[in-house]
Amino acid sequence: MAQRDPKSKKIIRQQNETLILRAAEKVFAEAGFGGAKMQVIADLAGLPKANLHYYFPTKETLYRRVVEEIFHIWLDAAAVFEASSGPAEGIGAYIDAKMEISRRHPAGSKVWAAEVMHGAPVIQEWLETTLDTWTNGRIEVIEGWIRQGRMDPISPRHLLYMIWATTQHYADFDHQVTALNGGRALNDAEWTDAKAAVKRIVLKGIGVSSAEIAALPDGPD
Amino acid sequence: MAQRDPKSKKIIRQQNETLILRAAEKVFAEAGFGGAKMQVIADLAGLPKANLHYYFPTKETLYRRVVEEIFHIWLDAAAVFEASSGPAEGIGAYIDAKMEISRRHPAGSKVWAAEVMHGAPVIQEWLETTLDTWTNGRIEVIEGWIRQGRMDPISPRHLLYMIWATTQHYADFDHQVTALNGGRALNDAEWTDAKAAVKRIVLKGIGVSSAEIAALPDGPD
DNA sequence: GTCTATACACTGATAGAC
DNA sequence: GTCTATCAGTGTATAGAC
Repeated sequence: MAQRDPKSKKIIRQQNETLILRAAEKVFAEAGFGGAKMQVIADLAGLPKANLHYYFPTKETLYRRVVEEIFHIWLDAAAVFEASSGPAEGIGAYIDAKMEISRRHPAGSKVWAAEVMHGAPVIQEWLETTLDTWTNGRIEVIEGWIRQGRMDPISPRHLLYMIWATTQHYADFDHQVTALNGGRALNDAEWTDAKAAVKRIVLKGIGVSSAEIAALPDGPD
Repeated sequence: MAQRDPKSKKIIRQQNETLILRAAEKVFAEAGFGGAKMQVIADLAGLPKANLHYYFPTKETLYRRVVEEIFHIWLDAAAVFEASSGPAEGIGAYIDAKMEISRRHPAGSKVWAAEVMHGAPVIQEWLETTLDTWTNGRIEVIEGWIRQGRMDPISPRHLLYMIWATTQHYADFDHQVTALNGGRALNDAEWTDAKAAVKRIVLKGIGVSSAEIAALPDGPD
């Protein structure tokens, strides 16, 4: 069929790519790269399997695109750290942002985790460049707060690892969290409790005063 | 060949099963269940592929045995919680034990993580029974400490999640930790630093006094 | 741009000699 | 108990009609 609108092909491509990427993210998260089958992704996207190969030449191409998307979501959340005035606000907002990602994009978090666990075949370079640079920058910020006496002299690096690990646990291990919650996924109130508990333990653990912790907003719901 | 020693067959079986299980744990951790190939496990174990099927009928049988072993290691570590006299000692020893598992059995931790991330097809029942019972028991212990005023009234459940997540991060994300450590795996001193940092933040975060934290031993090296 | 039919490679599992 | 050869099933990727 002739296309009257010159943009329609591009629109179709974009829509279908989005459909495929969403389905792929879910299937890669649930089955891993090796366990994921193109047929299952196609079925979930509602497209014939051959169309996947039309938009993404190989399974690996598709996987790389999924991982790239997750990395950008992760970088966006990291931005809240910048605009902060101190440890209570900066680290509190960062924990909120990461918890929110775990809640909204659990599949993406799992794909990232599996990628790292399997030796980071795709993201190795990002780890060594973008993530390393970002981490060292944040370590300097935290060291500044320590020098100013606004928090205890703890290891900024291990603090960051603790925040990453704990916030991502609610996504990567959501099945376990659900099982230990009587088989029900966390509801709104339970998510709020989780965020508050994590923030309280971390902020108090690094020496932020109780008054500053109590003054924090609850974060996005 | 006739066996002079009636036990030799059993010994051979046990030796080969151990060889295969060690190789399988590593390969499952690096590639996931779907990505793991019996041929690769056989090569790593130094045995022909057909022998794997002689000792373990199917790939899934082998996988289940690997997961079972990890679960038992996990349960052993949990025992340190029992013998404790209070939060500083109990939680401190538990963190040390979990960190030590991450250091000694990173592959096992990864297999467990991947299993949970993929919806726990094999361990679903353990999550609902053994782990749920253990968790609720530990929550009661922690609630007792809170009632006695020995720590802050934080959520015991989220505290446990934080400990699990953080300690296992050093195993599951060891590749990322290494990349952010200049490409070198953590050495002895860095592991000691990591343990100390995690214990300090967590124990202070839940309201254990500085004096009690300072009085803790360094844990096993 | 869509979709059916199919080629080609790979892998889990087995048969059967030793 | 060990190992080579092989089968059967599955999965990625492509060819080619529409």
